[in-house]
Amino acid sequence: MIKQILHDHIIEALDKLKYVHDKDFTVEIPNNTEFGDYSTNAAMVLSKTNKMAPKDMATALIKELKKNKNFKKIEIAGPGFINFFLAPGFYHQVAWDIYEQDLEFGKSEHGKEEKILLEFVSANPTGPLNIVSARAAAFGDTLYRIMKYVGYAPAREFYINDAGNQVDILAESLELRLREIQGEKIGDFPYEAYHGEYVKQLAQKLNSTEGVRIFMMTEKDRIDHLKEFALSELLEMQRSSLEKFGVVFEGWVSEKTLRMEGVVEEVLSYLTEADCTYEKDDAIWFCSTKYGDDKDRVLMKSDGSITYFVPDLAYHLTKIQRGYTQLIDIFGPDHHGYVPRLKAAFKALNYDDNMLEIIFLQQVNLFESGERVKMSKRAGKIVTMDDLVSVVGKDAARYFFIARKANAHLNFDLELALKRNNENPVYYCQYAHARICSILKKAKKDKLMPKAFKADMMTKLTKPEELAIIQKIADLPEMLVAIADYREPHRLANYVEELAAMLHKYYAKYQISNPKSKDISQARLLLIDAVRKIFVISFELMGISTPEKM
RNA sequence: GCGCCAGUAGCUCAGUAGGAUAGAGCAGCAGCCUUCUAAGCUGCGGGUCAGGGGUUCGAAUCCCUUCUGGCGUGCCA
Repeated sequence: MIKQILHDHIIEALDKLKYVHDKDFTVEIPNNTEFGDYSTNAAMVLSKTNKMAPKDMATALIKELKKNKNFKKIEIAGPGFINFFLAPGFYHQVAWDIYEQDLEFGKSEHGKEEKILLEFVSANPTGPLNIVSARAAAFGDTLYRIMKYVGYAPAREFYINDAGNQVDILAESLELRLREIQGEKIGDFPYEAYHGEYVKQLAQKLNSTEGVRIFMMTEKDRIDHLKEFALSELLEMQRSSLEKFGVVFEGWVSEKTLRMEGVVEEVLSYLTEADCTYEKDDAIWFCSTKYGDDKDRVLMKSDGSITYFVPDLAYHLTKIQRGYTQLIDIFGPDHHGYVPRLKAAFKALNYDDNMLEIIFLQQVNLFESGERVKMSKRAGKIVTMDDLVSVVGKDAARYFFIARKANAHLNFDLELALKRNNENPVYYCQYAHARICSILKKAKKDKLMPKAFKADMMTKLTKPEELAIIQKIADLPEMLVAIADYREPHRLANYVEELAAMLHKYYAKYQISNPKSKDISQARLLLIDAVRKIFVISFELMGISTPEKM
């Protein structure tokens, strides 16, 4: 919030001096405290258009800005930076503001209720969710929460691929396991089939309820029945895993349903009308190369069935029809070859392909005792999302997934996630919050807590650490906006870690609650209570709990 | 071959969208609990930001190029 206030002050001064400000300048917290509490590059950025030397412009700006009593000192430095040193009174006022805004602090209308659709996880309903899905879930959900907090109107959706080839294979795998249970010799289990234990368990369940009746159906009915059974079981499994992880979707969109609604034919006809389909080798192709793709793509295979692309495109078009103006897809690392054809289709159908935004999450490697845990979905050797959550807990899992930026590989150290000391950032941060709660509780017992905090109690906060903490918490609103706009939730995890470090250090250096000096204690209690609120807000945005005692 | 992503301290990673002397945690070493939670804190060492060019007041950040690693390059999804 301070950055915004300073930015406003600078704009005011620029207007008063009749300087043009056509370019964006920044207000930053310099990494070296000698350069002030905040600094701006305004004079350097705007000097050219105003035909002035940066230093002259800075000097004039400073003269104007000095009229404001929020500043203790303003300096010109280097090639034209303006460095601000803030008056303690200004910090106190800001801190009081934050305190009063309570758990609403940082909320804004920045997003102007823009409808944004976040599609993530969208795993095949052919097995339990794996850890890449878990990463996607943590990332997408956190982004959703933050976007909503800063005024966007986002929605979370899960696209169910319940109509393709993979589902056929799933049904076949299930049938084989069922025959096996009923005593048939099935020989080698096919390579392509799903080898996971869960298929056997599904077969057991089906066998116990329906047994041999399955094989009295016609083949078509049997396959359909097996598909339906497996899909509903596995979808429920996935839904429940996600819920346990704190992730709830506004929408679950079924490919099968879309197909039944005829959208596939619609899309084919749109593309044909737009004159970008042709027939070759008994298949129907989309000439995506006209719109930037590497090669043309098949829409309808020579056997008359449709490729994955067509209903998926149809699904994306329904998002637009439902009024979303920005479509964010969060994909796994193995899908980037898919994007050009989607974008090409948008262009071919005269939609702005910038509406479609793809975020790629890189792969997750699990490490145990320094060894990489190898996984193979086909062979059924996977560590599932449920496994992970039950071992390390929801909090640690979500934190570890959020704390890395999307397009970097993530090494997940299982032992580290389980550690209960300062090596483990989750505990480090949660402990900072618990520590505050504990101090507040103790203060109440010692009768040091005032009935109600008042703004003028702040004036006792004079230590540099105290002002630095205020500076840090005041930064939350701008940071959340940046996180939403740049789609980078990992920055919230970093922020919380930094704030936790400041709190722990402050605690170690100063006695916060001290019966010998009531005034200072109250000021400090007020400050840490404000910090506590920041932790509550931040953790809630990450979907991580805030224990009051640890 | 082509495309996408990555390469920052011994390890895991940040680096506020071009800013000032590149930061944290871990690991290593040395310290701190009759006092609000030691799940914490303090100090010390550690760098050719993969290499090389360029753009400008200024580059880890932008452009070109080389190298290394991951992934993709199906009428799979």
